Amino acid sequence: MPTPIESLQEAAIAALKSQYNIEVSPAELPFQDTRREFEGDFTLVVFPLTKYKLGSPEQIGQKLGEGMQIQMPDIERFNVVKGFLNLRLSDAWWLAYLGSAQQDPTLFRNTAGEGHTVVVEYCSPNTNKPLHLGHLRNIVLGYSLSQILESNGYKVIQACLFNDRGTNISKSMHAWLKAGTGDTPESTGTKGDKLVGEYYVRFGKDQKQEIAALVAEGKTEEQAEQLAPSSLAIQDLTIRWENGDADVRSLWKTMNGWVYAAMEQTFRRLGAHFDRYYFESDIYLSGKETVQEGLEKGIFYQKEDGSVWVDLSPDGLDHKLLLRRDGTSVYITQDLALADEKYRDYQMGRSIHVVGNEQEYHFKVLFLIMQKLGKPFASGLFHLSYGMVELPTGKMKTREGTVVDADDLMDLMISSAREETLKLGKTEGMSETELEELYARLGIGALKYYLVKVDPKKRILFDPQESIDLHGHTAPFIQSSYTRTASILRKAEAEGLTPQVSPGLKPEDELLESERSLLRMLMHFRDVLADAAQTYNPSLVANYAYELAKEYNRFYHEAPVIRSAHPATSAFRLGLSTLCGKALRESLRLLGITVPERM
RNA sequence: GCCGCCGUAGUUCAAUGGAUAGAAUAGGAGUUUCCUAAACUUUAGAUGCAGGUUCGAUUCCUGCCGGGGGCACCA
Repeated sequence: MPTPIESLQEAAIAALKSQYNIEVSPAELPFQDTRREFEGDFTLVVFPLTKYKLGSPEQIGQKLGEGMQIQMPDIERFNVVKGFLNLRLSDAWWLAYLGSAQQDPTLFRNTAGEGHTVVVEYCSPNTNKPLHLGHLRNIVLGYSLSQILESNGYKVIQACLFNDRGTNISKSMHAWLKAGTGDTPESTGTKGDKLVGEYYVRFGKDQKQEIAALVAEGKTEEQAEQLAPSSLAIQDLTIRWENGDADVRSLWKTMNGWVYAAMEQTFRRLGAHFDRYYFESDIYLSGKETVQEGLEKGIFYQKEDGSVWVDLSPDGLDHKLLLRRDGTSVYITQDLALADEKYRDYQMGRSIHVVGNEQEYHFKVLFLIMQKLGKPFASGLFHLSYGMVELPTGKMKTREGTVVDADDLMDLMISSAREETLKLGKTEGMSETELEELYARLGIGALKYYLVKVDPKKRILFDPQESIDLHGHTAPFIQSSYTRTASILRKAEAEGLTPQVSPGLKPEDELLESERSLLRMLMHFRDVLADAAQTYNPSLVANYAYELAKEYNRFYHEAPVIRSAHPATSAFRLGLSTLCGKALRESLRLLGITVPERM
């Protein structure tokens, strides 16, 4: 079935053929929505057609409009303003559209991705400290993108890589051993990731003191850093870990276990879930095999000291180290292996890494190397690079204690939702469990929306004051718009009204502008969905949901649904409300946000 | 130094090269015997600077100014 835009383009092509005898492609006929201040539903910008020397834009618009009306009688009337041809479709056409949309099981789905597999890797935390605000943005983006791809027909694997080894985790282990208290999450009543994080911070403080003392003795900053007892201790721990020292491995397993359990809790609260976990400790060694492969293919080269490099200067980049002279791997080495691993597991056509923009260079290098190695998946690699989350006071820094903790922030948002809900007092009759669920929906929803409504490429300035606001451009605004549709449907059902609109049923009144506008927006759902997938941009869905909610509220205030004078109008508005509700719920679902039926 | 990113109302965000640059928030004025006022209506307020391409530039190109980021045998 052709989309309305396609029908219009077809009509325009036929009209141009018969009026001017010229052949144009649909691409030359960019229809867009008519702006509110003009009359019409769809607008064609005529200017590009002036290249055919057919006359002034106004003349072309006029003649084209006339020709299109002949081709498509549903064009009720049209007007030409400067070079813009505004077309208005008949009420009957829009009613028929609503009728068909109600029957359409794929109203909110696309099929472009069918038969293709995509791996989306996101979150990917270190196991030495808890999740923070930056991770939240990452998770919301990754989760949402996964849903969006799935709704476009792709088979999606959500993956999370735990950076679970190396100097960072050694730091926490060392501080824990040094404290000698044998603290556990159970003994201290502290969430596992928080406990490990505390030791990580403690390590930093101790090391800093040691360095200061050494500097006071006359050492340089650099020497002091190397000579500090803490520094030596973590080197030792890391080496013992790599050699499989039973004690170190056992402690490592225990502490990481605390962290996994704790993060799982946080994921659950966020509604995030992964199909597959990867662990750096499992794969870091096999990166060396890929390095070997590159050497054999002559793509990498080895220096006299034994270190391995790749020369990317022909591609405008630098020489990049892949293996240290002592044969140990660097950061990028494990990623070489992980890419192969994912392909072995899923044979994906596309592999997306949701990682902050500070690592753009890293991924540029990684993808280029994959290309040079001739990996079958190389062309499908993509770095979804997003901007950092900053505080009004600047960047978040663990060492300076300015990090906004993920769990704390969720708690704050939920209590803010509770406060606001109680203030409004509209939840009479809800059980304690239902209320808690509602507060979580609203609070977590507001948080997620705050993070996903901004274009991923842009940095986010996190203002705590603004973020807990539940009015305006927020999830609760959209959620409350949904509850309006739900409330109307409940009442309608109680009164025996049905939202089913038979296409032939014509309301007595003319369609309102807000009704046309809503129908047009429903029609665009799939366009937005496709666009969001193609550009890896969930914020498009977020903004769509907001615009739709706003338009629905406008309609709600000016048009009575149940109390409408005419039954036919009531039925139509009920059908429209039902679909708007579904569209709101579905677009929020794509963002990882759920809706309540009452609030 | 080199490489990339970003500069839009007081503030936070929008705008496939298209009409008079949209919202939210903060400020001014209103709306509730009416399906949930977390709402609606209304008012005021912005494209860093200078050029260029174009019928048309917030968008593309060049230079300048301003702000992050990256360029480790760190991860």
